[in-house]
Amino acid sequence: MAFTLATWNINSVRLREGLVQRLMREEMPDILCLQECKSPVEKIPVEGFRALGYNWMVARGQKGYNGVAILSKLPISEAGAGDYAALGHARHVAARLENGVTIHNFYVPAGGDIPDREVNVKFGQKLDFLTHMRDEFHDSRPEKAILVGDLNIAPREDDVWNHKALLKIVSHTPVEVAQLGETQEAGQWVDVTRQDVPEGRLYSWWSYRSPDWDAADKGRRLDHVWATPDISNAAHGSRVLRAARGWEQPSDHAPVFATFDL
Amino acid sequence: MAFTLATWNINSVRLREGLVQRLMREEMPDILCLQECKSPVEKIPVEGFRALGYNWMVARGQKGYNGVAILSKLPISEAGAGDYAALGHARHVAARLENGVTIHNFYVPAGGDIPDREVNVKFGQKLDFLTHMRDEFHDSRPEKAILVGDLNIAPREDDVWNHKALLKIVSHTPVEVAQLGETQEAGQWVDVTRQDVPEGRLYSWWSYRSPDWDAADKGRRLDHVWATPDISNAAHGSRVLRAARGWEQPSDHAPVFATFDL
DNA sequence: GCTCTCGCTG
DNA sequence: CAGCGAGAGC
Repeated sequence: MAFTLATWNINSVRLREGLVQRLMREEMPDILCLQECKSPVEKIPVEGFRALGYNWMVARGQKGYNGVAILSKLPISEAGAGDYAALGHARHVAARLENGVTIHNFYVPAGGDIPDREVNVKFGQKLDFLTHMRDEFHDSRPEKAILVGDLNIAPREDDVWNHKALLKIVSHTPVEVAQLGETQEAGQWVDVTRQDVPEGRLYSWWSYRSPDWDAADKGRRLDHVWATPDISNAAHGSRVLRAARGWEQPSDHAPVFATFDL
Repeated sequence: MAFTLATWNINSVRLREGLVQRLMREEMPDILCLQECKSPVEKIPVEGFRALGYNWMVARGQKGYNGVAILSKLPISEAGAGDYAALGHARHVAARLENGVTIHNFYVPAGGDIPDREVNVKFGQKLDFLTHMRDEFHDSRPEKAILVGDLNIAPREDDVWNHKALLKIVSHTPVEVAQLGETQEAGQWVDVTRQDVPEGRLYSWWSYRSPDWDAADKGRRLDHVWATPDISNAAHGSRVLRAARGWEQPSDHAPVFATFDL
């Protein structure tokens, strides 16, 4: 059994219903994990997704912020949702496939502008969120699991357009990178994207504020696909659909793909 | 010399730049008077209008509210702008054609919900605005002049879908109708639209709130073309471009046309 | 219902 | 630069 999975910060699923459908039609991932749906669950436009064969959805929603959803052509069942860092935000949901694989879909807080928890509560919440994730993985020792989402951290030097310039920019500070590393270690998560694309610059996000995003290419790899060691070797075909960043009225994130042969 | 003139409450000239261009392309009025541009003058997208032959504009603008503009294929010059009822709003602008005809473009205040100046200041402002207009016309005795705009009053029984039901609704109350009548009399203004279409229901506005506006047809004639007696007999061909109310993402008003043979 | 402003978030 | 919410205005 093989399936392809995509993760995409959609920045409003209602505004970009058409783009989600385009991705479904053109790329046909078996499972599509969305973040920043910015919608209550009942207002997610599932009709059109159903019509394209995505008959299953598990989601957590919120009025104007956050929101995560897992849309699937394969049968999935609810596998819980955590309130990480007790923020009361819709930033995590999990689903289980019939083969027993669990999929975690995360939207880690962005963390504000100043990388100092003393003066910027949001930065503290981001770190706390990651700590909470770490502790949970340490306790539960996940197996046959995939973790995807907008983790809002670009850990490697070649995950950003300019390593030195971004060392003090939230998403690439050493504190965050270390914290993400601990979280990854606690669950023994394998970075599937970098397993497949071990070398070279790779980004999944380009700011709306950069006018010529494609030429300037000031990107960051904020969106990730991880897997537990028992299934990580089944992963292949990782890629970023950079073209989606250039679609009409796009999200500032591009979808990240991986395929699993299980 | 003959020219066709249109008046249209556009409800944001920037959002509906495309619709204005469509009207210009398909109907080619020589002069197009807009209301509710909701834009500072410098942010009105004149480029595209120029490209379609509308090389002249006189306008008064404001940030998010009101705003009036006269776009013209014929040379026009500024002919002043009044601050009626001293509201500090951009609700009037005038232009002069080379043949000496003056065009007044008005956007009369809507007047709020309750038709009682004691409890609703906006209603008082609407009446004051009309009084100010009346007094000015009385003093200046306009000649060779055309007055158009969204006057926010439907004076006749057949200017509304249900006369009795609307007697207590702002835009059709006897107080407003009388006030508009006085204003019209003071300038000896001839209602050119009703000179051409003396009988039958005629509307230029349909609420956004009415879902099936076309079938329900709960309209009102709020937009007017008036002329002074010295040129009113040159007017003909009055019509409402009802179809524009059905265009993609429309204004709630339809353009009103008249042609003058001078 | 649909527009705008403004403040918040990313 | 782009999304949402709230509130005003029509």
